[in-house]
Amino acid sequence: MDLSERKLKILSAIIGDYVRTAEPVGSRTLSKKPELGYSPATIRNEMADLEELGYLTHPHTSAGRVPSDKAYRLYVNALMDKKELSKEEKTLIANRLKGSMNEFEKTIEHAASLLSEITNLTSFAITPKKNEDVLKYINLLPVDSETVILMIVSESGKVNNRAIKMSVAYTEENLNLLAKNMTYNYKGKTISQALTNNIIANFETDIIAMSGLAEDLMPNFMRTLEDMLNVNLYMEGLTNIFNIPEYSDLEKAKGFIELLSKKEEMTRKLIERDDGITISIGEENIEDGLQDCSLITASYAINGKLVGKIGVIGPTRMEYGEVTSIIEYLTDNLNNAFRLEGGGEYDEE
Amino acid sequence: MDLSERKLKILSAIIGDYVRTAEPVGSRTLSKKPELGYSPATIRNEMADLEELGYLTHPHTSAGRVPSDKAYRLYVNALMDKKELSKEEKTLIANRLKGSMNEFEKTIEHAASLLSEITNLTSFAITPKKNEDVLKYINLLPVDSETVILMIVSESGKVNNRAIKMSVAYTEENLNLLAKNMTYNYKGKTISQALTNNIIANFETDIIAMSGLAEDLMPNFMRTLEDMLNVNLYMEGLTNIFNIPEYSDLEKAKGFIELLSKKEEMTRKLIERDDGITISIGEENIEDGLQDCSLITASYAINGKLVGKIGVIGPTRMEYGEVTSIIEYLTDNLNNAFRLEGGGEYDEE
DNA sequence: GTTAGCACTCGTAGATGGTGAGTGCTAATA
DNA sequence: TATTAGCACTCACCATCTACGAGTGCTAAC
Repeated sequence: MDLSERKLKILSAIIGDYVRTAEPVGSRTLSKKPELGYSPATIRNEMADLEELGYLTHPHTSAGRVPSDKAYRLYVNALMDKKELSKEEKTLIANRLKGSMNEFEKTIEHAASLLSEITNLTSFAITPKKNEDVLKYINLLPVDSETVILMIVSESGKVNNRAIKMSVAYTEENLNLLAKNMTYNYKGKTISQALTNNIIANFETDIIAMSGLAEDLMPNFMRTLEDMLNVNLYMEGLTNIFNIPEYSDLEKAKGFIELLSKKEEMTRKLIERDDGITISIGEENIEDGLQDCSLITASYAINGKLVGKIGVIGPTRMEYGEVTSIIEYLTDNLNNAFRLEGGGEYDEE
Repeated sequence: MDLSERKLKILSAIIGDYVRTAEPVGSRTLSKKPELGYSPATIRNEMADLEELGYLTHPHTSAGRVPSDKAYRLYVNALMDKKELSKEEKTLIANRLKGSMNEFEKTIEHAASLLSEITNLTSFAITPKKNEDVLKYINLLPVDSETVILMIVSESGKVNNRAIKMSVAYTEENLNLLAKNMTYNYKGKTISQALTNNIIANFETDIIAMSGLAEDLMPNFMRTLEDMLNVNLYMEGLTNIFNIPEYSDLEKAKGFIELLSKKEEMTRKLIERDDGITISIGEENIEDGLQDCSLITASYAINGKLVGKIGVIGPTRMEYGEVTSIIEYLTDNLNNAFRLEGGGEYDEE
């Protein structure tokens, strides 16, 4: 059921036009294009065929044609050419990212903001889920007679700490011993291993000599590990939605913004997406309210692992080729930056 | 130029009605209220007077009256009675806050979310500006041969750290010495003192023996101090705006959301506001786009100092009495919780 | 001082009709 | 056989109009 060359050309032209104008495109408009030297009638026949095959729809009898999700999918898979970015765009991206490169979270936030600015869409990014991250170093530092700081450093350079109010007395030597002991036990374990494999429970019995200390510490240790697993969501350019004709209806704009404001759901949705560049179009999104939207996401890596995601969300009518190219270039930049030659230089906020 | 008892009663009734319905209120509606046993004509006369005095306006000839900013101001200053919260509301607030009490930032975020939920308005909160916070303890920890963690603990219990890639070799003793030295120099200084008073510059010369080390460290030290000063902004219930008739116009909703999305500006605006409960109505807000809005903010304290702010923003037509009571009760709760008996148990994220 | 009565105002909602972009179908053409 | 011209038809959109009703201001009576 392959489409003829001419049908593909027409479909492509319709998509191109509709993406630009957001108006249903008619046969007359198309026949004026130099690359389509057919009369309106001929084009109408072809369009009728394309509609029968499910690639076009018809808002009402006397309106032009609108591409369906199926058409966009075909376009993305076969027709679209990824646009090479211009020198200016490339240097813009590179320069804008450079400024904030030494703080990981800031860089990601910045990248999302840049992405929404260039594409005029709503962008988002999530930091990596760190359950593959490996513990490297644990320390306990006395602050005053009743406060101790628990510090956990991971292989990826992330540092977490927590000030703990102790209920039992301690000495600096005790703390040191305990910290060494913990480092010995947990070093090389991933965070999720540390949390799930009951090492913690076993550990407590090991050092029965200072179980009071451990009892104060362990719940805090676990909570800090849980914190380290947490994924942060950044979202930028939410109000770009207001410039898109599809959302000039208040109800739709409201729905969109309400949907995107649900941080937990959005985070989950993004985590679940495949790695690499992924495009999901309209009805392919099963979530309520996302049926009119397309998402383009890509994953970025830190030192080849620990994959986070960045992407955009917009109406199905979007510049797939251009946006994809931009995201691709952006993640390339991020990947290079996060290749940890200056490794571990990310700091806590 | 005092208003007569009757005028006040009528004005109060108009405000009450308008706040509920968002519709201009007419003389007939008012005369039906049992507490206002006058004929529509009488009330019309009084309303005409009130309009002349600037308390009411007239969207068009054949519409009812709408309270002006001046009317709301009078209402807030003199007429409004703060509503005592019901037992249910009080326990709701107390319980909902309790859950997250041991992490400072989370608590604030949670409080903002709770506030927007109860008031059906958009809420926000900022964490305290910490320039009054006093440094307590500085430490340098070796992680591996080229990475060192700089850790700064403040009196208020905040812990910040940063992993630093060193360009010169170091020994553990050197680090210890330097850390002790730094603690000795900075302990008791506020963050802003440490940043501004050139202690840092002087300090560098003091320990000329290991100036290479210090050169690597000091820029990071300053950046971390700057981070510590930073104020976080939380915003919740942005989409509540869509349920407010005043913003059923797309342009207005867009303007509102765009305005609130500017984090830096909002933060600045909030920082500048007076402490205690502050109500600013309509035109009293000089910022562009805030002229149709009212803000109610309150400050909360940590251990009596380090004041952050929390509040709501909504149309000038809002339930000033009720919202004020809620905010008051909420900040009371926060103040108690932050009285640092379990002090310093806030952790970094 | 208060109220009833009445003419007047003006926003809102619904009905009407013209316009134009676009279609589908048929018959003529290359 | 594929393409095109011609034509009747459809339908969203816009502007105009009208009726309605809530509310006012003013005047005169109570």
